[in-house]
Amino acid sequence: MSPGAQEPRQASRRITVADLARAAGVSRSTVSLVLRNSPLVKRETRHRVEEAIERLGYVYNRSAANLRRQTSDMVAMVIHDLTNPFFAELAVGLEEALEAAGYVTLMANTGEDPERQRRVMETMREHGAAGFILCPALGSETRQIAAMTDWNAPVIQVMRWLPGAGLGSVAPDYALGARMAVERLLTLGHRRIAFLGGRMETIVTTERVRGYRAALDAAGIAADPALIVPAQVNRGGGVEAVRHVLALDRAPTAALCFSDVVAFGALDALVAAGLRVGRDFSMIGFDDIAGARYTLPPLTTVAAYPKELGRRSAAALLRRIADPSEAPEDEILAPSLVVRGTCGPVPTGDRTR
Amino acid sequence: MSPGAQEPRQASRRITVADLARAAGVSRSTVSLVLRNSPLVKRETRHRVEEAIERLGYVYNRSAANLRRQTSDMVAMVIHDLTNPFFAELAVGLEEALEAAGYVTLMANTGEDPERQRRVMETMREHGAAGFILCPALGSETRQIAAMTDWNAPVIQVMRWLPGAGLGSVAPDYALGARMAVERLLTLGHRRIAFLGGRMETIVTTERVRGYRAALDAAGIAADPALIVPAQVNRGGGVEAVRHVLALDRAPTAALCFSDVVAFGALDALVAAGLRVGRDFSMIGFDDIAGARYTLPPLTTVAAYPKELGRRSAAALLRRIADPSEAPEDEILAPSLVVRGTCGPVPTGDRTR
DNA sequence: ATTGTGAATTGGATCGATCCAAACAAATGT
DNA sequence: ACATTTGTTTGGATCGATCCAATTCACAAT
Repeated sequence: MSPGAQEPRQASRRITVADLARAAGVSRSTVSLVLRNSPLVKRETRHRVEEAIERLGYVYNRSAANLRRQTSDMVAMVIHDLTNPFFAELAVGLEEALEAAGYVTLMANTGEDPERQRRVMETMREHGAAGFILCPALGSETRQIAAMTDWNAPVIQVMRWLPGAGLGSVAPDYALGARMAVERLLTLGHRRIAFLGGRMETIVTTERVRGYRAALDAAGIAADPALIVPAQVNRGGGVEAVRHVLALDRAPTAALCFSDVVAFGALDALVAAGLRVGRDFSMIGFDDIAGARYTLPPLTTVAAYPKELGRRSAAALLRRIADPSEAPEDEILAPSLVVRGTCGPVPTGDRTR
Repeated sequence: MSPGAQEPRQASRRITVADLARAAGVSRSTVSLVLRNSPLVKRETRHRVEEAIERLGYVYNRSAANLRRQTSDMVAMVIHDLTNPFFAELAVGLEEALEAAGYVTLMANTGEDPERQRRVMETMREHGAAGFILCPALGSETRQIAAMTDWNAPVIQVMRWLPGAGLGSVAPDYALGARMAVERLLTLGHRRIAFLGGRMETIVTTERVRGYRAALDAAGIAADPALIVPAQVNRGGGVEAVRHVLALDRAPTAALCFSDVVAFGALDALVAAGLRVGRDFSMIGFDDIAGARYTLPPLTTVAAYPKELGRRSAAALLRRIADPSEAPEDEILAPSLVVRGTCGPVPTGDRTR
């Protein structure tokens, strides 16, 4: 404390293991052993150290420890749109699992910008992230992503993936989910079934459309290209898509929506058009986000279990962190159809429409 | 490389400044200067070092640098429910601002669990977070939160705050927003106006109700306690609350909803009850989340600008990190009323209802 | 040739915790 | 009494980058 020093709040030097050692009358090594509660230290010594920790208000420095131990307890989560409720739920499940495993989560939202994605991942790498969970932004270059294989930190892709990047991924079986949904509609007698929303440049969309097509094929029905209407993946997209198909010469009697959020908009538009959903028109969503059970009528949808996906990807990443020699795997989760109130048999007299 | 060693992937030792120094034929100090692009190094030397960086595939170690410099470029964001679209947008704005300022974001979702909140904040502190953005979980103890004032890392509360914690906060003027909304409804001739959703144990709810009351008071109308119906803050809560008020002897002709999400549910329930929203019943939401403009009719709502709130809280935190001696401030953002399609004059003959 | 000046570079100590081999202490066996 | 074992504790080196005071270099001025 030099005279004349006038810090408004004394910048009291950080307490370190050395301080604890001095206070407890032991060596730094012993303090370190206590901090990692090693069974080696004598009970009484441990108490003395713990008392000092308490008394001096010591705060452990994980960065310093990680530096020395050549380890890291940080995991990076790079998502392209956290605003999407599906990803928000996924993020929550992910973070929960990571926290339970003793990791802390570095988070970044890329807003679908590959350059920003590159930048934040580089920064996180410099911070020593032990691994990455990545939902790649549209337009990510396969080459750049593939280069991460020798970052010596594993990368797991969620939901979206770059084919041939050789990185490992966790995602629902989109095609199967779509197929299950369409089969349900077929069983109910529907023949003109639309696919609403999505962007054809995303693998998520093309996969869902593939499943949709497969179901129709299997039933011997030729898919009508006019009934596949891509649209923005939000409520507005759903509204638009419904308006579009209702104006067609031969309008569909049912639809599979790209996602629940699209379905919300679609629902609004159908109601606004005077149709009773579940009777005059059947509809199925995709994702089963939290809000899906609360629409009127409650939304029938393909459950993709976002929270579970988050947990699974955390588990997959932790496995690869534990044993980096293991080959990357693609984990595909089976979705399931959650039947609620938006589907019903084809309205009679509507078969021809 | 001892014989018999059989790592599947050579664990190639990390490249350090020392390696770069050797490769470029300069000292570690010079390399360090290049890394922080100091103007001191000669142009030609810099090139030599940069070439080595490129050639060896060097990765900067921020943790080591931060350890030595006694600084940190990580900020902690602790949110109670990221699943709530409002917070998701806030989080995105926040992270964006932090990234732009050169910080990386540590994220944790507490799921409204004070114990988990305490735990993750402690961990983040051990990681050396330079500051905290906290939306406190319900049931957080003021004492424990207030203790963070001498964590020597500033804490800014967002959206919710613990009165008297002395920590500084950023939040919209909830009371003003509610008041503006109710005044609008009053202007349209409504006299029986409900408040739907929210939980009375949160300050956010009590503040909104306060504004609601203030508007009625100012108009000389006694607030009817039966018209204030707390409910869960999700779509289901909105549905329930509407069903409840519609069943009252003297049902309201208009409502202010706790949030847009509640309003979505309320909208569904009103439509299901055969009411034309904007004509038979007027409704205003709160928040103006992304989905609000897409309902049918589009939702009139009080805009709270979640993304902007995120940016502001980032700015406030960075200010306090830069100068910790400054006293904590409470920043209150003025909301604004976004008029869309869910409000209209009282239906004639309905004044008595 | 010598000195002076600013520009450029450097070695060693340091941040805080951990590793490691070695030392010390206590308890047991012969 | 001494050797052996088991249980505790320890000093010094280390992780990777930066700070600091000191040194070296380049070049002009004397």
